[in-house]
Amino acid sequence: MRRKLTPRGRERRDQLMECGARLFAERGYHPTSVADIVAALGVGKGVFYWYFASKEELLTELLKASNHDLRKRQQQAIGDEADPVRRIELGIRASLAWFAEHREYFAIIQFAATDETFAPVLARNREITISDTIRHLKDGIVDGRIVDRDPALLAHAIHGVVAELTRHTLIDANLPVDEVADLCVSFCLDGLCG
Amino acid sequence: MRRKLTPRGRERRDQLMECGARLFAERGYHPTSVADIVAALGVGKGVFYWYFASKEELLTELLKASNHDLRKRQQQAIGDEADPVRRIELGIRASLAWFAEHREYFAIIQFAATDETFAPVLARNREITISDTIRHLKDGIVDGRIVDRDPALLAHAIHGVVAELTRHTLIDANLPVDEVADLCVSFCLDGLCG
DNA sequence: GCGGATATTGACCGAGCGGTCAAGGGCGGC
DNA sequence: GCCGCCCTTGACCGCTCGGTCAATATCCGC
Repeated sequence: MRRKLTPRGRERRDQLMECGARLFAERGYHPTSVADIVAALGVGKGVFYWYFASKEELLTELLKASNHDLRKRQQQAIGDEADPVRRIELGIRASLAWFAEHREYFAIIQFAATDETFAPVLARNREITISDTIRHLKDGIVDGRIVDRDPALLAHAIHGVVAELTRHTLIDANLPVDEVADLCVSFCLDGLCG
Repeated sequence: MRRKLTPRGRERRDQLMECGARLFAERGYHPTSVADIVAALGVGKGVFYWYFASKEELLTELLKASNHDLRKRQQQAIGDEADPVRRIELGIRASLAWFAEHREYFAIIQFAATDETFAPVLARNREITISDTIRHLKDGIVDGRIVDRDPALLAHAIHGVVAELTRHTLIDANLPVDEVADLCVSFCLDGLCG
């Protein structure tokens, strides 16, 4: 495993992460071997273990990096918007847009959630995202704009809609992201009968 | 692999499926070896391959059986209810109740969705469930009781809420299923602002 | 152009995997 | 009692995997 990183080294590391993400998404984590990853890059096996202590560490790093990036995107989208309902809407749209641009991460995250080795990292990521949403929900409940129900459950409900519609647009790839986002927002705000 | 099945054989097969389901749910599919499964039952390895052609077949059978059971539960719950909105509600409640009783299957299904070998089976199962929901939604749209939007997307949105709230109640196990179901239904019908 | 840190190679290793199979037990019918 | 089928055993096989390492290349400050 590496100690310091020169620019050249940083680039290699990024290549490995990108390549690993692609293969994990396509074939799954376990069926993808370290040999597959280095072969796809056309380098020796030692390169991998110069930058990562283990295959496990690569996935963990991918999960951390992707969550960091998604969260940054959400925060940028929300900015200093004051209306809590609108903050939720902007967060939803940012999430859908991010996944549309980083399709490979959906499968990776979904797998990680099912493996006891990575579930803790995933659970922590999710906790952070959910607690963001909960804050907005509570503001909305105080304002009387949002129905007075357990904010944690509501946050999970929203998260579920976003996740499933993301998954669906990944498969039915021709769906325009904006339209899906519109429906997602209106479903969460007004429900089926609104 | 077996040819015919005596009562004794059927019992063994059920034991293997139950045991496999438990271990796949706890540790994941790939990390669970066939040796683990037969060891947990205290039998020789050959027993497994007498009843299943491969480890893969066991998981496929688990997915088929669980989906069949869940669907039966939904249909029983809905019965001959005429109101489409109420049919959707009954379906949601049946799903949450079924998963509460078969917690081990959630992780298995979620994993299977990420593995290219099993995704087809999963996709087919999901398609069936979604098309059921779509039928109810269309009825509701014609009646003017449900907002006139793409029924397929709406069905996926509902499915997402159910899935995520299921996942959450599995982790936070003390949540009363009925209350979660109440929130799930009211969220889907009325949204956040209803 | 030398010295040391960074980066790369690929043969090699032990472990564990999914899957096979020759052999034998148990049990029902006759 | 004995035949024949259902069921079980567990040693064994070929293979792939994650991971190691001594040797070597590349690069940069001096």
